[in-house]
Amino acid sequence: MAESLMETNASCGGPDSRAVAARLAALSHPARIEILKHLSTSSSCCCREVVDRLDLAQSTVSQHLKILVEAGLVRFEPDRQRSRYAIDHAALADVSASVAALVNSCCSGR
Amino acid sequence: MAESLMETNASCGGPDSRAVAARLAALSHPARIEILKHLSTSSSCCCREVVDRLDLAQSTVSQHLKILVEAGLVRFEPDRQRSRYAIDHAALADVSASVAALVNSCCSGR
DNA sequence: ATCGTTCATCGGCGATAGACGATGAACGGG
DNA sequence: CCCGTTCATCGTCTATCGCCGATGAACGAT
Repeated sequence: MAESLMETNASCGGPDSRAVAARLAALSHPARIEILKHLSTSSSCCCREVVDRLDLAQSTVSQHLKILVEAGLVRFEPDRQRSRYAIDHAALADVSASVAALVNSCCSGR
Repeated sequence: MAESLMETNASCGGPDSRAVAARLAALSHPARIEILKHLSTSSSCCCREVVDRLDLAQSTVSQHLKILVEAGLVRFEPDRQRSRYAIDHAALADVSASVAALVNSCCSGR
């Protein structure tokens, strides 16, 4: 499943590299990692709860949450005036697997 | 070894989140992922070889390599007029482990 | 000594990230 | 009905990213 990446991709970052990079970009911010950790502790989590924990403005936290949702790492469900955010464990596991695969290919390739 | 992260870090991203984020940031660019893949195929790799593969300017590739070196993912060794770059497999494995640990903590914490 | 090659660094430029305050919508409670 | 709470979005600002061309240093070869 990994032998189709050097046909049209020799120039500048194949689709695979691009996809992995995009998901890692969502993870590569301390606040977002902290948000994920906090989401993991409580099953239900609204925006304000995160705001209260990290000392960032509400608008900033909302943006970080949006980035995580758009990356597919966090699921969003409106609940009355609240906004419920929850970790997408499958997606997160998938990211972990992607990184592991990248590292593995770097070791096996040598 | 992981119970010391919520003492002074409740505000904005503990040292751990910061460190993980920094290393992931180095990985979160298609060109750099592609560089890592290329480094894995040949044991010795100079800057020009990478330039020749990705179609980016030499200065751009040099900057990406510098970022990878500063992140500790790639080792640098000057060799005459060349510059030898090689993957630091241990560091890369460590990043993979960090991501796995983060994902794991997000699942176990729930 | 001169030329070609390889490379890091500098300066500049456009685009994006990250943070904030302000605003308005949606909703519940008084 | 009015107020407080929660939240997403907008506009703005600054800092950084990513890219490039140009430059000069280091080195090998002629």
